[in-house]
Amino acid sequence: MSYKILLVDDDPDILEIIGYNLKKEGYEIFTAEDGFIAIEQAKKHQPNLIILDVMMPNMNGIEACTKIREIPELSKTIITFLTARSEDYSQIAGLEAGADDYLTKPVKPKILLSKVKSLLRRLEGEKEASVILFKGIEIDSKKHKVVQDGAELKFARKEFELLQLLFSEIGKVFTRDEIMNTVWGTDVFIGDRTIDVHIRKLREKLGNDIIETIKGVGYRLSE
Amino acid sequence: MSYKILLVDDDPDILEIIGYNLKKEGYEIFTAEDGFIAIEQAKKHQPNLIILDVMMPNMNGIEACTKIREIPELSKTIITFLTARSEDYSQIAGLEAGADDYLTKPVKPKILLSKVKSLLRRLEGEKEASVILFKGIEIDSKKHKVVQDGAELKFARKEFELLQLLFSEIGKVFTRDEIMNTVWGTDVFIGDRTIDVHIRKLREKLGNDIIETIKGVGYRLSE
DNA sequence: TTCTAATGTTAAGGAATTGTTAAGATTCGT
DNA sequence: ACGAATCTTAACAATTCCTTAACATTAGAA
Repeated sequence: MSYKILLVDDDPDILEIIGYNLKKEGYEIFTAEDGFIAIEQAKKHQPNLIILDVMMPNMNGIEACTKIREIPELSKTIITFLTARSEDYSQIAGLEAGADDYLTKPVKPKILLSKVKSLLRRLEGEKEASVILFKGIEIDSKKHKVVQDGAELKFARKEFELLQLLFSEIGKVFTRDEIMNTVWGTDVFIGDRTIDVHIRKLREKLGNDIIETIKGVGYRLSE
Repeated sequence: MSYKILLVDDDPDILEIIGYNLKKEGYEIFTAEDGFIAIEQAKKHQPNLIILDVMMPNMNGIEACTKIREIPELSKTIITFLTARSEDYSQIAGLEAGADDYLTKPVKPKILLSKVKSLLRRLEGEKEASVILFKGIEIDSKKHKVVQDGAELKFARKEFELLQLLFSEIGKVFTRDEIMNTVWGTDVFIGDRTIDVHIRKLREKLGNDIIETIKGVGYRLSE
């Protein structure tokens, strides 16, 4: 899939120069000449990246950025500013408005491209992120984070590993042996009740209708 | 310091007109009448800006531009083309060759001046920023600078590197091993408490609600 | 239904991990 | 080379987590 980029600048020359370079790399380009149009375009096309000039008539880049950041569907959109000078104030204000980065003019094609690529790479990372969603429970292994209905739940290490295992194949029954070998390793011997206790803690936090016991076999997520 | 500008055109009249106007503004002007001379002059004087005619005998402006772009010492030089108005193709080719902007003939002095000024002004502010902002904390890796709520905080090297790592992927859990390998390198062995001590110093400066401990796993920024 | 093996529950002690502090070692700038 | 800043370590404190044991409950076979 090709990434969508929205360019916003009141100078058509800049739109053309940057746009030309980015199109050449295979990006899908949209343009806007002021903040109002930018917001419209952003809503319409949901770009992955917005390159936003700070100084513009009507609505300046910082205001536009603030507005865009309030749009939920665009929460994953990366915004980068274009600043003419190294105006420290505008840089800081821009970052506070929710921008991810900024570029300074003049924009050299190579610098622009490497920057754009690196910013978009950030998105890819998020896409690849090992996040599993099931019954309103979101598990992010990288962040070691579990969110249920918007609230974060805390899990200790073993609990988290057990949870990960169960979520690794939703609905599959994991035997006690499998659980032991995966969570504790083959060289550790623990009593039978230890697994139960951990299962219990998971149920305590997630609710009782998530993990199902298959007596004599093991545990699974109930679909 | 006055800026150096190299004018390249095969028409001596144009060199004189443009040159006169720019000198009047205090710029230091060099001229060349074809691409070969232009490259020589560029190497010799390292101008800040080159205004390059596209249509020239011997070596045209696009070729010259490409050659100039290959010279490392001139990587910060801004190049702008001079094109007759209708040559769309040359504009595109020029951009591909690495030009930053273009002017169209006939060149009106006032337009020329404002363009030149704006191009050079941009040069002043040229720098690349890689800034991360999170919870009111702004990290500028290039400047080795951290600002929290407007106030600058000082971090020693290891502290800063550790902070950078944590901020490089907000929310991700970094294990002790990852931290060791990134901050200390794979061939250095440090005790377990060393990392704790550094984490402690970060917390001391940033507050306790920024860095979270995931016991048995590692540390992360708490979102 | 009754019985039994499997699982659920609870709290507590111990183990493992991390936090804290200060002192000694090292590095850095002048 | 000297003093100051920084880094590392060790000893100890604090905290969290894991495991276990004892007992309760349940599911399913006979």
